[in-house]
Amino acid sequence: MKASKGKGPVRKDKKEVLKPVEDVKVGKRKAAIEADKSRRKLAKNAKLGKKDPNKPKRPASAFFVFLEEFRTVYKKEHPNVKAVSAVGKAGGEKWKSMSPAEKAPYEAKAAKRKTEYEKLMKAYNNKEDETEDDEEEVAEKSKPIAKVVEEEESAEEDDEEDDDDDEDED
DNA sequence: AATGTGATTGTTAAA
DNA sequence: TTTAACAATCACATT
Repeated sequence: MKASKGKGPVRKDKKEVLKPVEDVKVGKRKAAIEADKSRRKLAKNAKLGKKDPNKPKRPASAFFVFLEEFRTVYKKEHPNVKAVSAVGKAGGEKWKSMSPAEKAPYEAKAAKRKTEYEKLMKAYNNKEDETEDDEEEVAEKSKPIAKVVEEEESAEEDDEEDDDDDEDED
C-alpha cells in the first residue's frame, strides 16, 4: 500500500539543491519557490525521519471518488488495459463530460470525506505533540470493522445561506 | 525487495 | 493570491 508514493521527488539525493542566494535579483522568484518546495520535503523527511503512518491522507476530491467507481467500470470494458494512465485519461474525459448534477453525489461524498479528514487531522495534530511511542491501540478484534462508514441516506442539509461578512480585497 | 512511474482533476497547505 | 504537491490505482522498470 505504498501506492501513495506516486511521484516522490523526495528521493533527490543529488546535491544540487541548497544553492546560496547569490543573485539578489528577484527575477528568479519562481526558482526560489521551487527550492522552498524541495526544502519542505527534505525538512519533513529529516524531521520525521521517513513517513508518518499516522498522518491522515488528504481527502479524495469528487473526481477521485468518481474515479474509484469509474475504474471498476473501465476495467470491465477494458480488461486488457492495465495502464493507470488509460483510466486516468478516460476518467478525466468522462468527468468533464458529466453534468454538475451527475457530479453532485460524488461531491457530496467528497465533502463528507473532507469532514472526516479534518477530524483525523485534529487527532493527528494532537498526537503530534505527544511523544510518539505507543499508538498501537489494539483494534477491537471481537468486532470486525468491515465497512461501517457507509451511510448515504443521511442527506439532511440545512440550506441556510446567509452571507453577512464577505468583504475582502481592497 | 522496494519503490518510482505514469495520467487524470480537485483540494489542501503553504509562500 | 498563486503555486505546487498530493490524493488512488497497478503493471512495469529500475536500483
